[in-house]
Amino acid sequence: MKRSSRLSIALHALVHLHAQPDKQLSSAALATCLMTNPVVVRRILGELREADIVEASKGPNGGWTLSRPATEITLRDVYAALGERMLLRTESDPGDTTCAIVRSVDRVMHDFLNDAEALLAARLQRVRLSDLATEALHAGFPRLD
Amino acid sequence: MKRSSRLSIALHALVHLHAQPDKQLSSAALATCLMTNPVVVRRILGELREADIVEASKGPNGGWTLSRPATEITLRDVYAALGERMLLRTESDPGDTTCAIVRSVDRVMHDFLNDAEALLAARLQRVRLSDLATEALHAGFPRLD
DNA sequence: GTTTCATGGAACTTTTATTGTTACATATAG
DNA sequence: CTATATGTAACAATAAAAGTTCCATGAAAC
Repeated sequence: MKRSSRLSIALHALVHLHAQPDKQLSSAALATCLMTNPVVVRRILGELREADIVEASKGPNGGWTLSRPATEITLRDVYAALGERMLLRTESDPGDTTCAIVRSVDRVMHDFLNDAEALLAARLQRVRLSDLATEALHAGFPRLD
Repeated sequence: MKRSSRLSIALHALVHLHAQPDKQLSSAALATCLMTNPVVVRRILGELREADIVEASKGPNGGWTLSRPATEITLRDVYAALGERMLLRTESDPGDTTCAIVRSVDRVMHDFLNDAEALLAARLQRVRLSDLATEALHAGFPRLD
């Protein structure tokens, strides 16, 4: 494993798509840039497609494009589309029924995490893909051919 | 793996210690209740010991006790003592220098996560071990012999 | 229509992190 | 001295995530 995560791969790919709105970037091209495998790219972007964030077209010169303007894509959208949790869950063994404390600890932690999750989602919603792209472009990024 | 986590094991153990302040509970006794291994208990409580949350004594009738009142132990203390992250990190391969976008994405995410981490810590600080124990005891928990 | 190049998706392997286990040294009460 | 506890290191097992291979399918170019 390269210590990447699906979210960072997704965001990286989306910035590339936004930077080259006229092109359809193939999974293979993206994979080269993201230093990963084309199938991994397809898996991740496939989930974003179901959330109407990207579109794919087959055949020669086919590939991926954004299906909405980058100003209308928030990090929360991407996060939700991936079905990921940013918070580590701390649940116990479901088969652990010996001790009632377990359930209490789990419940308190569960409530806390739900709260926290909502908090994070609200913050993620404030960041748009276009913001991220501006950041990236400002730092001077190398165009893809 | 049983899908437990160090934090939930730690909290579970601490509630037990709080519930029986007169006893020194051994790693083996706790392990039975937590459905895990004595060495795992020692590893986790060992980290809490370094943060002055628990104390251990050796020899017959030795074991673990809280080193402070449960009202003075917050979940943040426990969380910090374990050196855990509640947030999933989304960093990329450190060797990935091909594309400058990676660094930008990483930086934005890193800033965001630091913010979020502080937010969570503040919330964790508001929950005391005694609160958790009250919850657990209210649900009716089985005493250990 | 056929060729080419792309996605779609299943099945499998590899890698990484975490947890569990064994073994043994050390300390302490009785 | 002995029994019982922690402390720690080294190793094994397990589960999650990512990477890989393979082939079916669809769409564009010729």
